[in-house]
Amino acid sequence: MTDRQDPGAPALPAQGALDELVGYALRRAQLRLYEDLHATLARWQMTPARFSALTVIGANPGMKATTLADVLGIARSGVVVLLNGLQGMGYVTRSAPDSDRRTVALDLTPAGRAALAEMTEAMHAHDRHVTRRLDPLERQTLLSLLARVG
Amino acid sequence: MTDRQDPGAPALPAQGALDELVGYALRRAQLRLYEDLHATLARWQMTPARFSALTVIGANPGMKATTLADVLGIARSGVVVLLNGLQGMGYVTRSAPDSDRRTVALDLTPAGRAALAEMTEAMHAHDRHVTRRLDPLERQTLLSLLARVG
DNA sequence: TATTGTTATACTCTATAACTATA
DNA sequence: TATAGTTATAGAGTATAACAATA
Repeated sequence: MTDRQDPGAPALPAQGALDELVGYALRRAQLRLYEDLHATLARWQMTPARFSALTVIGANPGMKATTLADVLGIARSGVVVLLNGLQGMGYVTRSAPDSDRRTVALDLTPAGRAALAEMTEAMHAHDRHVTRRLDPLERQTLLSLLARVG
Repeated sequence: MTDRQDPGAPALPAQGALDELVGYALRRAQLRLYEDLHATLARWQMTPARFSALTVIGANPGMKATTLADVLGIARSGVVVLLNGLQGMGYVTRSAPDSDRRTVALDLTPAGRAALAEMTEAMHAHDRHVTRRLDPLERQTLLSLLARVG
């Protein structure tokens, strides 16, 4: 039973088997989040990737750039771009440890720590907003189910 | 309590407040899916976007390109690229309806229908694979929770 | 020799704007 | 005038490969 479009009533077209796929549901949910996510971080001229990098560095003081690349799941060259931005904003420092002068030790500046604290609070508010139609138990269930996907 | 790295045991670094965010859990789950998704569609030289387009056209015979752009959430110029690929593979036809010769009516070829049927089955197998650690009820719960995010 | 960070480069995806043909 | 499809172009994001410094 294939429905033709009704030109008078532009209803949402059928999406076939897509609606049954978890992968598609994930993508659609993420697309719906994105606008609010960007608006939340725009105040600090941050992108999701920059915020993730800043958070991971904050939680792992002195970490290497290569480790950061592994955690974020991106190439080392991509980390350089992120770090250039974060360092340019005065949020991150790179230093060369005596133990291995090939590496850079990454740390937050006081300004970086302060900004991260503000952003984290804003991100939690953002997260509460986009999950406002879920009660606390449902939200927790969603997190634990997502952790078992893949 | 901030943990320093132990060079001997390269444990997964802490990810700070990221783990509590639904948006981050979504992104990580999607990244884990991607490898299997790409491998599944590679057999037909398809990308996720191409598969989505093919599915939507299959469910809405004769639909316009602009409507497809709206459903997929991309620009019209992006649809042209997708359609060029799908038409070049012999899966989709573009025709100019007499009712409005500015538009193109999109339809699947017999080859397109056959390929879509195979791909849809492979995609369902892929979906079952990536959700193999969820029982049927949990999988359904995940879908309905995702639909309420954003 | 191998690894780290870096640079240069290219590729993918997508958006914006201008163009054409129809309405 | 306004709209549909197309084209050209540019931007963001990310990857690969080559390089210098260090191990």
